[in-house]
Amino acid sequence: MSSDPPPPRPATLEDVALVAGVSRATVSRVINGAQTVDPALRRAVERAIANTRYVPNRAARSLVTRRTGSIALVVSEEERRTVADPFIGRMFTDPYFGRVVSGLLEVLRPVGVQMLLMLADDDVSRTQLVSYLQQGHVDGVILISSHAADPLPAMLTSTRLPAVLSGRPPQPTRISYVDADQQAGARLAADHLAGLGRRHIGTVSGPMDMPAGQDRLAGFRAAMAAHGDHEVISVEGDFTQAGGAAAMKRLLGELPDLDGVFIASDLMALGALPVLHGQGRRLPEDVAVVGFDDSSAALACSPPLTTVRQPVEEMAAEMARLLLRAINEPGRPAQSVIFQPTLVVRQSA
Amino acid sequence: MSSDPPPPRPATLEDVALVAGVSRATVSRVINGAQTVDPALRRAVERAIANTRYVPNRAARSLVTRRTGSIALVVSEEERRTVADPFIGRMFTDPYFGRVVSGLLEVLRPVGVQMLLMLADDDVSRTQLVSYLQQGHVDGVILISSHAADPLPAMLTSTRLPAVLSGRPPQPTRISYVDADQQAGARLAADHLAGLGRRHIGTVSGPMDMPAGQDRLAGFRAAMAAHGDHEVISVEGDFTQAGGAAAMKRLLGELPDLDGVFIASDLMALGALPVLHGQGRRLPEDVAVVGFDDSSAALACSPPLTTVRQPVEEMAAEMARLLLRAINEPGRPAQSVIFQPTLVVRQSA
DNA sequence: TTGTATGCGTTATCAT
DNA sequence: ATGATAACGCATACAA
Repeated sequence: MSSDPPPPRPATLEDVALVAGVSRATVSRVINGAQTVDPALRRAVERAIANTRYVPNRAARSLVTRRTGSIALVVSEEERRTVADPFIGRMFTDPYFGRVVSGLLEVLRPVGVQMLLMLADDDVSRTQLVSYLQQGHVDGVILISSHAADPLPAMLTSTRLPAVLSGRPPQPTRISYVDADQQAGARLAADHLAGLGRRHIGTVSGPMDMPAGQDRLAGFRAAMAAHGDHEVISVEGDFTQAGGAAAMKRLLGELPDLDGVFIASDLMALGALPVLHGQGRRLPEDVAVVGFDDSSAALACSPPLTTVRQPVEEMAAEMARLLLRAINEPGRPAQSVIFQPTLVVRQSA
Repeated sequence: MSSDPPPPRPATLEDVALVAGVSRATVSRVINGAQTVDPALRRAVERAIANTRYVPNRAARSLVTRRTGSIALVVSEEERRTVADPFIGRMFTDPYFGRVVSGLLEVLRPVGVQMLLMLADDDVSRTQLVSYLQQGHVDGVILISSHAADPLPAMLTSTRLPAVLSGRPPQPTRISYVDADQQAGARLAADHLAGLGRRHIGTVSGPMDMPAGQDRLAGFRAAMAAHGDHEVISVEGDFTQAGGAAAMKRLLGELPDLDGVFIASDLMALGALPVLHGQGRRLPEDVAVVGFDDSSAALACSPPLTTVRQPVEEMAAEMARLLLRAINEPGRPAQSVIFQPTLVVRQSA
């Protein structure tokens, strides 16, 4: 019993059928788990499949089923290429992105659904993308959008493709989305700072044209108001590390006796903390700092950052589940789920 | 001249042919850029394509050409899921990963090649992966391996699939790879520290079972030796932030009067610097620190990290080019390219 | 230069 | 329960 050399050509359904002594159709039934197959034959077919190392040809299957067994993870962002930094995909280097991928794969992998990574960063690429998606090359779309006024969610709607958005879209759409309760998260930060007895409080907000930016600021303001007459000065940041540093400088200018600050993203905090240190402020003694996200950036801060945790991986996993469900039940209405953030207390506040 | 409503079914070659008044074959020729088409007919076909919003069906095309127009980016790493951190893909949150994706897409996107993101983190997933790849669902593979003794490169060889590795593989294979000259990079760091007049020098190395770990240490040692009788103590790290912190503690124990240190990755430096600060050492006055990578972590350090730059995006772009070439010229022998690192001087040394 | 005809590997319909 | 057979949309060898 010697193992024969592998065939140069992958085994087909036909080959398996020949070996098993049945028809193509029966082999196909076994592979697709049809219940109407004689147990004896089923075993024979399974043996033949193993012996021939058969694996279905996805292209052929996809041609007839009009399903691909794959979804697209599309990252949408404004083009910001410069001569100094000619490479694309600012989002790809954001810790957030890795957590999303991780959570997505966690549910996609067990069911054998592949993930295409696609980027849309200008009008041309957006148009191409939509046309590509429209032709059914993927069964569904997960969209991570890094900027407001992104036309992509709306464009996606016309596609009739199952889709799930990361974060509440700026304009309401019929597309499902997954988000954390941003306002509740900001309230956690406010309560913590107030509980610490801080009175001169500032905040570095996110971009005011993004829902996450708006909601975190609104939630923080409302909670602070509920705690009484704290003065709250806010300065707008852009969710980047450099932007965080710049915003903190401005904030210190406007509120020199600052003793507590809420920074609406850990990445911005990573940029802001050195500014505080540069002014000789000790953390948390002189100023207590609370971030948002609980990304790896929070641990990169010194001291380690107290922050509002978004369960990004769990959220991404839920996005994948929603998408799979939408794909398998075409009639299903859009459905969104909101996660509750938690406060992770470390040493900065 | 009113635009008619889009058909519920995507246009096929047949539809376009009908509109243009030619045969399927001619439309196919136009789409595939054949030179043997009458200019007038070509224009007619192009108009018809635009009017019908035709886009080729990839599954059908792939079925006959046996090409998919997509490649796989496979991330190979040891499984390290814990209860506390149940999610997969440590690599995905490494800044390195985002830079690779960015560089890859830079060359893949213009030629319309899609990228599948795949993960291999245990024996089962590796076997499944190879069997998947073997069936020609992708035209080629880019492999990023995060650990030594990875059986995947060898497994890939048997696949006969075009493949390109990121970094020199532990065991020599016939597969192309792209790498930076690690030893030369480490020499840059050594020369800089020596030039600064530092004499009590330590280094936090990478894992000694990874080529990058070995080469950086060897290169650093050799260059230091060339500079005379500096004592060089080395401590092994694991290329993670936490590992960098732990290693730095050990290093300080072994070499309390340390005044210069080479940390073999920026991420480790990000963990190590707070340890130094915690001991009251000023950077760069008391101790000069040089990192490796020039990743975003280098800028997250305070002070900003002087580091050896690997042009990761350019390297990834080159990987994509090599892979595309291997796909289009089947006979082509494996080819590797080595990039030269440069020193980026900031404030830590 | 253009059209006709065939086959790629699978699922689905329809007999049996 | 099983087996023929017809699509699925495309590229291509061959004929014209």
